[in-house]
Amino acid sequence: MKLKSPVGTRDIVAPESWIWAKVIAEFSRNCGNAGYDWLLTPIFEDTQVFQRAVGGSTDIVQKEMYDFQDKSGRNFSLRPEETASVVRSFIEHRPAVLPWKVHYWGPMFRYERPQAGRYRQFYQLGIEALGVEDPSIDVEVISILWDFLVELGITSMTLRINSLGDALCRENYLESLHNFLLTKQTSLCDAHRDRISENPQRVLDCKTQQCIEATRGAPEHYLFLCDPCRDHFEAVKEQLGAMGIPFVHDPRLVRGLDYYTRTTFEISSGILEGAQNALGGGGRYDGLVEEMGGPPTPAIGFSIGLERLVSALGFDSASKVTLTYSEKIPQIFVVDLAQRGPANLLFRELRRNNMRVMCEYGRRSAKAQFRSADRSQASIAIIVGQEEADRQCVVVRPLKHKEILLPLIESYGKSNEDANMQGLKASDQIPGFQLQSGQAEIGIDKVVGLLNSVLLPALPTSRVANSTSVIGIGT
RNA sequence: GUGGCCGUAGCUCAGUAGGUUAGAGCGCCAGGUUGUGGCCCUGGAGGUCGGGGGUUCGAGUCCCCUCGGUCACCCCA
Repeated sequence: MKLKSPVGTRDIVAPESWIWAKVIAEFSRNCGNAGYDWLLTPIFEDTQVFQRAVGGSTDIVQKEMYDFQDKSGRNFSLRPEETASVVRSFIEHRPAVLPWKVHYWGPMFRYERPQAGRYRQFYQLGIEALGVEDPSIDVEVISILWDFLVELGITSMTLRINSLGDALCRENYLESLHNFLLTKQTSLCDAHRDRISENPQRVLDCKTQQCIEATRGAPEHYLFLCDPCRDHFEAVKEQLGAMGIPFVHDPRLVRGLDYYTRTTFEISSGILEGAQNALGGGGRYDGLVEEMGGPPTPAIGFSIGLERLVSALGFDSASKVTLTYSEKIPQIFVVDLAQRGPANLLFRELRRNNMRVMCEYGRRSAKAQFRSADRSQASIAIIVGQEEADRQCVVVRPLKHKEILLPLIESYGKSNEDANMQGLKASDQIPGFQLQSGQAEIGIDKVVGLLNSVLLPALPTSRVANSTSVIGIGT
């Protein structure tokens, strides 16, 4: 039997993996700037954590959790989302200073049939802010999400927001909605006809023509909001507007987790192909901390689907801030025509000096090594030949930019420090140096100096990716 | 959990109405040419035709089952 990754999982391989690394680093930097510390929680938790937080009536808990027993017989689950873990962590640590603001990224697990934009192991980036009721935190959280996506260059975005009210006014609304749906029951689609008691709001989210028709006159949630909830929602909308963040109030935005209260929001992008086009979403969960055994604590957060985000970046050739995976492309390729020893030392010396180096292994022909060098897109080849090695020299040869002039060994060796201090560039005339193009032989101890002072600065800092799935030149 | 489409070399695919040792392009490896690499030329390696069963003298090609991929429903990131 062939071994394969499990259904709904996949390997993230280069160059895409480099894009992931960039996105995650950028996200972390953004969050750190806004005071959201990085939090790591276990990838599995006591099953209770999710049952209590996410809610027993949700699909996630009912049929999508990866549950297992460890050898002691305790019941655990792979996390289907992160908020529950963050709240558990908050209660466990009881931070003395509020708000407690954290960000995270990592894999989540849901047992669903995979499709475009949906996996069984998928990755989320997210933030949570606990301990603030003021609407300004809602706006902060939403704006961090919005700005991050804008910064990456995602376009065609729609931000939808809604308010679900608090425990009390929500109940009033649900009762009214439920009564309304009972009168329309026969007109609903098959899937919802018998389910209106479980979670009436879901019917509003249904995309079938039947349900859309039938719910046309449904009671508006907004009209049932109590005064504090309405004031809160109004404040959020006003502040978002003042910040120039475009949004639409979507009364039908119902998110799938039980814990949401008041503000909920979701950002989708028309760039994403397929049915799963939500890039990220979130909302308030003011009652959750208390429900899980902690002190009454208002809270809000969001999560972003990483594979959908990366996918959107790939589709969007108009990305403003583009990414590069030049991390993968070596600057230097060491061609070893000698006996490995000098090449090993040179390779180590270069990587220790923060240069990206590659080489071939085994005694391969010069032709094969140069072919590899070419394929690697390295800019410079450093050739370690036996004769040169005996004289403590190597040959430096630009592969891509042959117009770059190289100092000859004698003149370069004479005033290495001068060259460094002058910050020589290829285009500069370098008084006192004899130059040649093509290639040059220099002392092995001067390679790093030559690369730093002349060659690397003269080269482009990054390259255009040659893959159609990923884009861009670094900024 | 339900449904549609698909499953031949590393990748993209051809494979005639079922018939001798299953092909191409790209990639890979070696050699030639070359400014020690990129172009070109020559040669080479590489496939249990997803797996199992059945029909047949004979199946990659037909039938059944199964596994996997993909898209959609449900739901969500």
